[in-house]
Amino acid sequence: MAHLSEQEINRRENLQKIIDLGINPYPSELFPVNAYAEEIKASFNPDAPDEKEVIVAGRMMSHRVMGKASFTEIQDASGRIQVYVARDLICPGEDKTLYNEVFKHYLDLGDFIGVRGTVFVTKVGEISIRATELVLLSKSLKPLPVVKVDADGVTHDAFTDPEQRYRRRYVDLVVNREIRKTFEDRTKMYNSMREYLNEKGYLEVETPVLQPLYGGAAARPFKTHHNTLDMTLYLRIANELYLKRLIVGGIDGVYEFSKDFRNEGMSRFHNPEFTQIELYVAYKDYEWMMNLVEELVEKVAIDIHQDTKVTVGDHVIDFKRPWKRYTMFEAIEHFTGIDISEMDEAALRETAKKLEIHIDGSLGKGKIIDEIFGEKCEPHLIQPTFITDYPVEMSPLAKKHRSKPGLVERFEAICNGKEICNAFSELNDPIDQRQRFEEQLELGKRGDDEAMVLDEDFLRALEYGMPPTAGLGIGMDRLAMIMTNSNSIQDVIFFPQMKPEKKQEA
RNA sequence: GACAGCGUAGCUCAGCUGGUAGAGCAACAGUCUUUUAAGCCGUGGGUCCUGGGUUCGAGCCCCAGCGCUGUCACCA
Repeated sequence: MAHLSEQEINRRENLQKIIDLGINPYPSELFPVNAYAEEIKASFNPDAPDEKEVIVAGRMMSHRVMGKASFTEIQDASGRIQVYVARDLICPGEDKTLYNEVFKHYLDLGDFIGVRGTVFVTKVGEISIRATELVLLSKSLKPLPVVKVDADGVTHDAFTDPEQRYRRRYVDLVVNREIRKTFEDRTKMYNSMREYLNEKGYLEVETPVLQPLYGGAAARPFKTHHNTLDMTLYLRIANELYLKRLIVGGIDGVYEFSKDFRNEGMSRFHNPEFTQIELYVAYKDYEWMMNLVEELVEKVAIDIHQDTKVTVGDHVIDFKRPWKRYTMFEAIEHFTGIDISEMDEAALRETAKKLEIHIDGSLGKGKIIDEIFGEKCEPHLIQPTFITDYPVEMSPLAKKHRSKPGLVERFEAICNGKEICNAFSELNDPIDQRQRFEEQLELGKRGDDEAMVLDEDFLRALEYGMPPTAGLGIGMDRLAMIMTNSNSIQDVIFFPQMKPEKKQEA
């Protein structure tokens, strides 16, 4: 039996008293809600008060008793509205128990109540409901954090402990109402993208989360075991290789919002499970895909903010097309003054050293270039910028560049110092693809534990033939952070991964 | 993983050079039929993160641990 606080004991006693009065604290039947707080306030005309009858329901969030009359505030999905509860209105007969005992003493903040009443304005000018009927819909046994906002709009006693807010998101949502907007905007982002992609006729699909081989990205996987088949399965780190199989199958435009899982460090930019959208379109190339990304992300910004400009931290980011475009070598030269385009691995290692960038011995040429870029360029790219033409070594699934040897047709969009998408002209030459996988195996042997594994079935699919295809991945959490001005990935995920809660004393 | 900071009532926090805890809100009792951080009056509520140590005495000092936060590292 968990230790109960004084207030929890109190609430349980109140619950018993309610039951003793013959009132069901958790009634089954529906409550015929027909109005919401914000809508009532918005539609009220102070010049022609019509005393309209409404039925509302929600949590009781404040309780001001003044003898035979009281004010209480109900919080519903839309917001809050004040309710005027006068004893003789909710207890028209001789029996005043409902007001004197139940309402005044046995109801607690956080209880769900239902109210029928008429809309009016108080002396002080607050649009309120004059209750004629009040019922308990669900009793709350744990006290919510009490947050109050005074007349000057100053918040008192905010519920601020980040740990508690993430662990008890349900409480956070009740008490810190403004976070709801972040999650609504996140959903708007998904809807906006779906609308755009569906309108183009692309098919939203689902592919396996449990995979016998993990592929499509460079990352360490989560490993699990299937009992009946007695085999190791991995949680997907990307869905690229499956979506390409669908392109092989003749579905010319496919996309999937996928939860991916990477068994790596956690930070304000990394959650072990996160969401990407991946999109593949046949007969297109990466140039075409850049235009799509600009159009898509600009639309998302407009759908959420009614503007291409979005405030993020200290910056105003403008997603208006067209975005700046640099090749990776141009970007490195721009920010360091060094032209690395002709360098071999040894020279690159030397350059990294000169730039004071730590390079692990196991890293190949591509990873070294990526390190230099990540260190010296990426953080400075605030406005949305395309970086194109990556070294072939770091892009084993991308097609070799049509005119620049050693490079692939790949781009990333960088925004607010972070990558928000990654795309290429997809490699569809099965012989080249096999070689690239074999190079990855070599990197793996050198100690790169994120090197890709070889997927024979995927190669078999390519051997049947895949049309030229452009592919794209967008990190939905990262984009959501930007679109909602959130500083941490935990703020755009309802239930971010946490260490297990310390077991409470039984 | 490294470094720094934090952990005191349901919530937000105070607590001096060590003398076994305080405030506001919340709760409880009373009062009040238009209040809004309602008011007035009174009351209760704490394993001061955990475990050791120093000391006559530890919320405070020391050691270890746990948890969280931040920065860095890791991380397409």
